[in-house]
Amino acid sequence: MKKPPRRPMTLRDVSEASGVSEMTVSRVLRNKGDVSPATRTKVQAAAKRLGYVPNRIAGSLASSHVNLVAVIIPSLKNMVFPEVLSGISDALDATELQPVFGVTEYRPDKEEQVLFEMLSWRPAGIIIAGLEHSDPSRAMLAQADVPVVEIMDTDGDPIDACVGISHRRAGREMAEAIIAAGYRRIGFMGTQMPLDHRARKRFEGFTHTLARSGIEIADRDFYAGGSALIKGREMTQAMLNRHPDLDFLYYSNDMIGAGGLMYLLDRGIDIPGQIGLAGFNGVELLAGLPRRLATMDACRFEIGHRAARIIADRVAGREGDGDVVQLTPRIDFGDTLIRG
Amino acid sequence: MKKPPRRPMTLRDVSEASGVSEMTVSRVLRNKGDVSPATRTKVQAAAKRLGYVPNRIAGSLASSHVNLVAVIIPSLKNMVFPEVLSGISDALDATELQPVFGVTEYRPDKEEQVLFEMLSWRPAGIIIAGLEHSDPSRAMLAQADVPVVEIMDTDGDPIDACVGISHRRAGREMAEAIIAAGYRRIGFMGTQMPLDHRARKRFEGFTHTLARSGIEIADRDFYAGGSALIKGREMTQAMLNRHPDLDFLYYSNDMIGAGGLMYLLDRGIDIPGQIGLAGFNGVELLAGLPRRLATMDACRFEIGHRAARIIADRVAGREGDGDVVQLTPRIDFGDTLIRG
DNA sequence: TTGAAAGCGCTAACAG
DNA sequence: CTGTTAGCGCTTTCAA
Repeated sequence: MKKPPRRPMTLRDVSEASGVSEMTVSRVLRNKGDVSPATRTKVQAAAKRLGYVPNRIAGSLASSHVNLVAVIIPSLKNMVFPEVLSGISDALDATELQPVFGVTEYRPDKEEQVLFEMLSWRPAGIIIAGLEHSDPSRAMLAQADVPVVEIMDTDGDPIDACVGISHRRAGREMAEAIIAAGYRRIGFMGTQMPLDHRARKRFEGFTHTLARSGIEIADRDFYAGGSALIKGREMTQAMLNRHPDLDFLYYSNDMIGAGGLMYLLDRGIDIPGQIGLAGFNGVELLAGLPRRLATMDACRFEIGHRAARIIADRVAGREGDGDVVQLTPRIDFGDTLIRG
Repeated sequence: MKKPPRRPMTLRDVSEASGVSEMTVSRVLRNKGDVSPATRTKVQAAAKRLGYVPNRIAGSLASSHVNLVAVIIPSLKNMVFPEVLSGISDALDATELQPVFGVTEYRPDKEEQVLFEMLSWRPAGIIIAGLEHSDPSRAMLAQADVPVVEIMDTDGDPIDACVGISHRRAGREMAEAIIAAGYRRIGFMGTQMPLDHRARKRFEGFTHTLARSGIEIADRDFYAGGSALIKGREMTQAMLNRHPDLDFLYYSNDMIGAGGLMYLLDRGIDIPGQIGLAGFNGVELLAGLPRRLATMDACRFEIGHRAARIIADRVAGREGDGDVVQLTPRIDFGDTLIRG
């Protein structure tokens, strides 16, 4: 079975097969301009019979229009991002646009590299996670001269458009709720990620707000790698060993929160009577645990959806609903935050 | 603040800014051909100063080389696929290649559409989930004349290369393990997805193997939508109401399995004494539950990694390790399958 | 080591 | 409604 080196098919082949000029074939295939039903049918038949697939590289070069939207996210391992991608993919489904994804692993240098790579395809728009970028990255984004939507976070200065939540405020509101519920000796657990600015902002919002009520975090701990559920268990155990008097544990994500929850339930500790708990993200996945962990939805799907819509609107020449969209997540108290 | 409609920058701008011919600028920027250190430096400085980003659309058209790898998967909502993507992304990081993702929602018509769309960018390779495709899709894949790697599943006839596991065998081995452990009255729960061929194959392998031992599934149930953990609880409860005498429950994924596990623990049922349990996928996420659910790893990351490597090898002219890679997952007995 | 010419496959713009 | 003419911005090829 030998592969005869086929010459890739071009418009010209369809043109010859159908006896219609290349230009008209092109019009039929793009549904553009007026073509008589007869020629249209002839061309479509020929294209289908040959299995012709247009070459968008040539098309985009000629028209200087590209239907790609560059999407740059830190990671695929954190469930958060696939959900954002889902929202983007969903919103773009109604358009001609197609998402292209790049992953930075939370590293600014890799972000630059991925961004450069993507810009070289001259995408019609860019969706990028976070507001913190290196100077070269910011320069590239500004130069690109296409819609740029920074997502997830609204605490900072967007280059162009922005869709997200305020993580500082998320931290603040959780702190307020915890104080209001009467807890005072509070521990914090999170991931060890100096470059996760959003987690950092939540933590800052949280501690600042506690401070204003004269409360200081009693203990904190950070982890890296491994199963979050197990880490949640282990860290919770360790922290309670150090500070048996804690009455509240705030986790920077729902998975470690769930681990902590399971540990406390195993130990027969009264939740939320003796110890209250809260996580972050509103991980739908976890509905179904013995207790519903208090949490705050990060609006992942909607963020993706709105961001994609902004791009689509701009590309279509519409002005969209505005350039900075701050979503306001609300606390889901679940069963672990209000004593009662 | 007005945006002066900037003309996009081209090689010519760098050429003029550096006083070097376009051709030589191109050579420097691609590290191709011999260029004197002096000119090289001059050109690089000019490119950097201007913030020049090459236009790969033009480049690819001229060279007919594209560094894109098309990746087509059914969904982003099922954690399985982001993990595969991670593997792909990771393997391609070492190369010039860049993944482009498309999502089919398990719909053959959408698969065709996404495939057509991607092929129109003339990717250097294609990674696509599953071995079942519509005739038009198969035709496009065959015509494309680039490496095609079908992933996840090895039960069928690959068009070209293939990396995955045998889901039929996975079902069979689980059935054998369950029988060997002495269980006899077995219930099955899964997702309602006529188009998820892999789940179907596992189910078939499972039931056929039981049948050979003279055992028939005592009950089965399928769900769609909603939180898997909750569904697992609910379906388990309902099934045990219908058949209180069941001694084993096989779940088509770990999430509903975990829901079932939690339900049984709540009810104080002896696991695996009275009832044994098993899921599928080896979801790392769940390590940390009160019991380790028996499961079977689907090798998601490795599948992505190997598939990407096959493409990379072929693109580089290397022949790679062979064209059909069948990984062999093993049962992880956890705490819920062997009575003891 | 450098440069000039000739396309890559398609579409915008303009004629007919 | 259909066809012709020029490129799009780069790289291949060949000559200097």
